[in-house]
Amino acid sequence: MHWADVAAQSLSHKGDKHVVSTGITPSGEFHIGHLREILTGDMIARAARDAGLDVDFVFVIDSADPLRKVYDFLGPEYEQFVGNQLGAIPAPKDDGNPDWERFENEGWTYANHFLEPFLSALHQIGVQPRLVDNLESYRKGNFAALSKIACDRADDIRECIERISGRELPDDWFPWSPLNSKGGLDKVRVIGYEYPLVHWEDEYGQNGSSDITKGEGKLPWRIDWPAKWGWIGVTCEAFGKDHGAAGGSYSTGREIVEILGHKPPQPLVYEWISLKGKGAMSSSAGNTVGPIEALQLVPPEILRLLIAKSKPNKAIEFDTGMGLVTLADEYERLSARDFEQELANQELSRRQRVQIEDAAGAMRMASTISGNQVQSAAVTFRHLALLAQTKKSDEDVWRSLKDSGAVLTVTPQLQDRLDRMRYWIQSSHFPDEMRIKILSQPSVDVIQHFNKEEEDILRALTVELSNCQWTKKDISAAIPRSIESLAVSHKWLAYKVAYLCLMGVEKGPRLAPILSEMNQNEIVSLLESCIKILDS
RNA sequence: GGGCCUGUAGCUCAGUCAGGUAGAGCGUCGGACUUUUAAUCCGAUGGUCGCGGGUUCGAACCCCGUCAGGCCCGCCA
Repeated sequence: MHWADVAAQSLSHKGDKHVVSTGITPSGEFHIGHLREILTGDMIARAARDAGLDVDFVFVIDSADPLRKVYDFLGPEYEQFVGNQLGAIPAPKDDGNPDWERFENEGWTYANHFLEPFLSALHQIGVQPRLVDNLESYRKGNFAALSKIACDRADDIRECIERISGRELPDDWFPWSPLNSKGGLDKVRVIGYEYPLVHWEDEYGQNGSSDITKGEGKLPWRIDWPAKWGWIGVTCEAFGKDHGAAGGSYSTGREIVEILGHKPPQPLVYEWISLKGKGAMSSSAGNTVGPIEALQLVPPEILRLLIAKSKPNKAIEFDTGMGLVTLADEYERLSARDFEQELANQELSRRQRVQIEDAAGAMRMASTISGNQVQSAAVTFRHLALLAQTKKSDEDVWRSLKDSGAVLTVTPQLQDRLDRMRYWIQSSHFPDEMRIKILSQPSVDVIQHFNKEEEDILRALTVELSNCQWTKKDISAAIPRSIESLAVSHKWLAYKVAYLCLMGVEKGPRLAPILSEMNQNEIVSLLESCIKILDS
């Protein structure tokens, strides 16, 4: 059974109505690591709906969290906002400085700025969560009742956090962080509490009172999270392994939520995604691939498959090079299979059955539209990469595919895939080994090892190519013609010789279309240089 | 110091919760086919399940220990 179905089955034992929640702090550029958070939740929600449960899928935007520091991509003006809430400060412009104009005129915040492109990526990927803005929720009073319990039972919560996390809280710790006189959550100390007011004094010499029912502050993270579970009614949440460790925020949260009078949600801990060869995603280290960029390379179904096929506790290495080819080709293979038919076979061992079920489940989760049969593009990534490199116009690509019978009509999906392929080829992610290159100089090492037979073929080939019309059709006829008058052992040797001389490898893509795009004189003179090497 | 996760074929992993002949895909090798020669099809190859003990008729799976890698116990998906 697919992991999402396992989670759904477990939920079904607990009731028919569920709220599956996810949450991200919009502190900077989103990356595909964040996609795992959302997609893991989305897949559980889909599986639960497929199992007949009533599911509300929620994405909490943690806009009430403070700006922790002036990140590298921010200008020095952001110093004044450190400690202030992300949903209450202006967004950075391209130069890293705050965009006051949009902030004042449209209320365009830091949180909006980073969230918007992510939401558009989610739309493409087929994820449609109900959005909950955390800062707005505080302001509307959604946290009011639970904040009161937390403040009333400050000692119980303190005991819980100290016991489970093993960390000692300062004497003036209080389960409510008030906003100071400059709108920040730091540099402030709680000096008293009388519901609904938390009294404070800050390092600027000011003091005041924060109304916990009006969002004039927030609950500290370890209480904020369980309070969200409480008022939203979360019954299931997937979260990163950082929260999942013993002593981490889930282990304190599950007890704190009971103090607040609610049940903890069913957890699912997932591993992180790293960029192949570059370690964990980190915005500050600059080694990120954003969801938008990832979508320029791969179609959304394939991105979904990446998450769906790996069990959550497996770390994923996102490889934008050859790994992408393998992944995409795997998708094509899977989409061509008939899982129902395979499962009808009674002879299957338990192990084989599990494997087929998991593959079927992964494909069910990969579709951007729940319940839709995933569609095969009928063309592998490899083949398309080849065509996209050798054909200048899209029309030529389609003609080739139609001629070969691989494709009957050009669907929007195919066009879409070709567009992404062309983008990928131009990007730095495109792997060298996929790149078609005609040598500029002959590969001396290779040519020197030619035997007599290969040498003869080379001479004949050179003559044929220099005499033929420089069109695809004539070139493709010319290559096999070069061996006609020779008693060669294998007819494919003509191609082997051509590949070795022109590309330095034994096998390659169809030569004629590539050569026809090149200059005849250059190709012929390359072959002549090869002959010179043999003559010398 | 305390804790979590991972370790199975060259690679990516399933199988561990419910112990019962060691599994897939990719790769590799071989063959077929071909003016679709990075394609396609067929076949083969491949593992002391990290290591050591224990429980059991029987252990990749349960228990104890151990090694290695990653992570958490301020913040982070």
